[in-house]
Amino acid sequence: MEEQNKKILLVEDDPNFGTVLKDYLMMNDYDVVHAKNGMEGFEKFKKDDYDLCILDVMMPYKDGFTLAKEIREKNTDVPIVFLTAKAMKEDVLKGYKVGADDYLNKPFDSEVLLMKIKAIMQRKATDTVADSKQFEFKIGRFDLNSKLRFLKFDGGEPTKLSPKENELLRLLALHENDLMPRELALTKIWRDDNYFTSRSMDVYIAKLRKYLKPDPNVEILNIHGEGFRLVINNQ
Amino acid sequence: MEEQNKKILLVEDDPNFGTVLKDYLMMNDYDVVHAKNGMEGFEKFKKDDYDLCILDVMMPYKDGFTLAKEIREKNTDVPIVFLTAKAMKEDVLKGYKVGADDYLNKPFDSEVLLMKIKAIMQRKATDTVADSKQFEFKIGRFDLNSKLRFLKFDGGEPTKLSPKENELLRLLALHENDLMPRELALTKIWRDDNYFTSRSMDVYIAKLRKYLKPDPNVEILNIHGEGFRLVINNQ
DNA sequence: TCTTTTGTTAACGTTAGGTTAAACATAATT
DNA sequence: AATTATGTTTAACCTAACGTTAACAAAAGA
Repeated sequence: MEEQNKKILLVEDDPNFGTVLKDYLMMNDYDVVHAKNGMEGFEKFKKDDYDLCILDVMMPYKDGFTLAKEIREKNTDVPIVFLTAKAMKEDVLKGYKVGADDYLNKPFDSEVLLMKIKAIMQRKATDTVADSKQFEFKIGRFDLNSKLRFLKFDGGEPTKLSPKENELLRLLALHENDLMPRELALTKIWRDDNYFTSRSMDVYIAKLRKYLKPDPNVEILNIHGEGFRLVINNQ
Repeated sequence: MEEQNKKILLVEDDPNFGTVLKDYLMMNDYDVVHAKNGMEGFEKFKKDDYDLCILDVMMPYKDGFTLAKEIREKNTDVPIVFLTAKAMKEDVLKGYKVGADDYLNKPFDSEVLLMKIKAIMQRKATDTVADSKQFEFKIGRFDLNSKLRFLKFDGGEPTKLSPKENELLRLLALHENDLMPRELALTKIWRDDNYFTSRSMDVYIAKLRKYLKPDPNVEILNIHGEGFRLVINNQ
């Protein structure tokens, strides 16, 4: 069995620092793709699958946060680490809000970075890997392609799904016929669990139910106080 | 609604700092158990299940690393965050080696700590794939699915159960054909044992008897002054 | 008999969820 | 830069679900 190197997307506008960091990571057996700005970073992200993104916060045109948000719309799971100029508390908090896994204050120790990367990769490894790789689902007479964010009925014209619609339906599908806890969706998709995000989720459930109406054998049931259940009656 | 707070084990020998931190976390809806040293920390860890451990590194007798190692031997999954005195690189690296998820340099910003905790909890939010064994019961001609909270008769249409109905029937099923003491249900389900909760429980027993009526071989008997007994006559 | 415990039904108050529409935010287009 | 399209959150209103309590009846034990 051939151990595949982990792939890292590094987005850093400082050419010197970026190159040094890239080389250092490659020396430590990571495959690194280096983008010089936010735009390029997003292009490269769309073209490939990465195990980790390291984003500089301060970049011209498109800063690290904006990029992170775009990345999160495409992929809720990939770990993101920010490089912040100094101990800017605001930046750190903002980073976590857009779904960062960690941050590092520049200048930082390269060994510490390596350890952080290792720790993050390990966490991911213990997470349900099988789940994150699954992007296509058969839901009754529907086909959900979660990567392209569309839903087909009877193989006809696909309906486009918004990022949130897509993620929610995907989570439900992953738990097909079983309980999908409210809390899970809220922490995974909304990254926060409060009254308003909860109501927001209910709104999305309503939207999904509309989409799924054409097939009477598919329904989203509520389990009061617990969550939802995507039931597929196959007859 | 019984949204369970996340439980944190905080091991910190400085009594002032420890108390302040504990209060701050509790203000933010975490259940916190505070241990004053490594030994006590390990004792408390063994006695309960925690969602997160926050360990001070510098402690007399047993330092945070040693404690972390012991914790890891018992549990490979629980997230651990270290509090290090300052940016001691050695400490940070050592921390990651014993399986830390993150670290914080003292003094640290409390909001940043909160965000880190949130981020860590969210990662862990990935499905607690509870074994279905514990949640499925055969009760005469009924099937109880305690996770999805429904009761099926002869494999037909499932009847939805409310949380309390479900818990109560599950407790009875766990004690099948045996005494299920009143007090047990009251403390486990109602978390209080007084006249009113007791009457409330009787109301639920009545509801359950109605649900179970279709199978004459299943009944809930009362043992005066003691509790109830779910009897299943298999002929 | 008389007291305590249990059985049962109905009424009530509270919270969670379903749904729609408006407000707000952001990205895309002109 | 201004406008339009798209996505998301917030607000509002309504219904359903749930749990508690009260009230009265029946049974058990003393």
